[in-house]
Amino acid sequence: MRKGEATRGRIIDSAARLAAVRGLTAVSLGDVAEVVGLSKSGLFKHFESKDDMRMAVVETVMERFGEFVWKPAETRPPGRGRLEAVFERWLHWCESEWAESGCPIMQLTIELDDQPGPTRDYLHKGLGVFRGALVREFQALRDPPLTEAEAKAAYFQMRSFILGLSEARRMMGDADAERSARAAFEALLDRTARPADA
Amino acid sequence: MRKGEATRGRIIDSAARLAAVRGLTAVSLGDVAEVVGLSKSGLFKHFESKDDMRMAVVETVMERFGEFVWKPAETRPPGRGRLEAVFERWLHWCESEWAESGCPIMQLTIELDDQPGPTRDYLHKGLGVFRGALVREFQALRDPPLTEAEAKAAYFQMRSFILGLSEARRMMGDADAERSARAAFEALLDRTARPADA
DNA sequence: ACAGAAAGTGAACGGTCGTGCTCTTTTTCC
DNA sequence: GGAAAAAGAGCACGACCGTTCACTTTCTGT
Repeated sequence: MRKGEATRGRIIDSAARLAAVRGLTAVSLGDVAEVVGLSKSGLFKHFESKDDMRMAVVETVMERFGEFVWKPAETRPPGRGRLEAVFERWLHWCESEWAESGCPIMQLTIELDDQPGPTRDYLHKGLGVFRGALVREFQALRDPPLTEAEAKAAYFQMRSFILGLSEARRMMGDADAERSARAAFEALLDRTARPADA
Repeated sequence: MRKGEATRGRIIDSAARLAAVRGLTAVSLGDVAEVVGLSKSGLFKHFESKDDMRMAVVETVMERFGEFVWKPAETRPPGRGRLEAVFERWLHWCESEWAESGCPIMQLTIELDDQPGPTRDYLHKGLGVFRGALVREFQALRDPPLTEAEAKAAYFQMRSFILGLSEARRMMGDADAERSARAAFEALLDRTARPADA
């Protein structure tokens, strides 16, 4: 039962990389089979249907996102340093780990946001947990802690800069985008950590 | 030759709405034909191929974006009021005009950003022109005008907030997102218009 | 080492895809 | 109002889609 798991992993990995480029729906079993070096029918020893495979891709991507972006920052003490670490890893996730295709979560979000179903639900839940954790980090950033609404607004901006970076780099080819994103985030931290004013 | 143009318009419109939901690649000619009330082969009297139709969709969407978002603001005098008008129309474009599907340009951008070809080129060009216009608006916002780099950074944030709003509303179901986006944009204008500090 | 399970193949299925073809209906122009 | 052109219908095609099934090969536990 060992070999199977390894193959299953390779299938998911290939499918995820294809999905990050063309979208999950546009990935055919034939394409995946070819990339991974299997026959189409061989895939069905690892997934009971294409929907099943799609779900596995979404789950795996979300899992890896947590490992890659959140986990390394978790070791740091809460506060500005931890938020900066998350942002830095997040940039790295989008710009290096998925350099050829762009962040698959972004692709999946746009693809699934208006298509109800278990995959959308899973994505929604995962993003919600991540957002919740970051909102708490933002709250703890200031001595009289930020209200939840303030922290949510800060997360909104943080997330926006990541999205903006992807478009600027991938579609517009803007080489300065990473600098812009980093600067915008640092300025956000500055004015969020500052105690009194709006 | 009149009837044909009207039908062509209806085809493009239906195709665009379907594409905003599922993505342009995932729209089949059969689907479009059914929605518009034509036979599949009838479509070929208006487009020489599916690629041709895809291109027409992209062109039309970009054209309408200009009419809807930029044109109403153009009548205003340059300055903060015009930028606010653009932002407001942009929100309206995303949240009302394409309420059921989300902004098609966002969908197209994510779908095409790593798929070279004429459609991507067209999208790239259109977005570039729009960005250029807004960058100039930002430059004129302050009395000693902003450097181009500063203005680009400001546009980067403006665009980011629009992207962030879409994800927050459509995927996360965040009802406060529109308020967050507006507040973030106003704060951006405040600190951009202010003369001296970084 | 050998039995049984797991992993993988190849052919075939019904369905849908984009596209060409011929043919009929409708519109447009003088 | 009638001829030419445009708009559209219907059918058939080859290719590919996801899935099934019977079969062979490879691995794994004892």
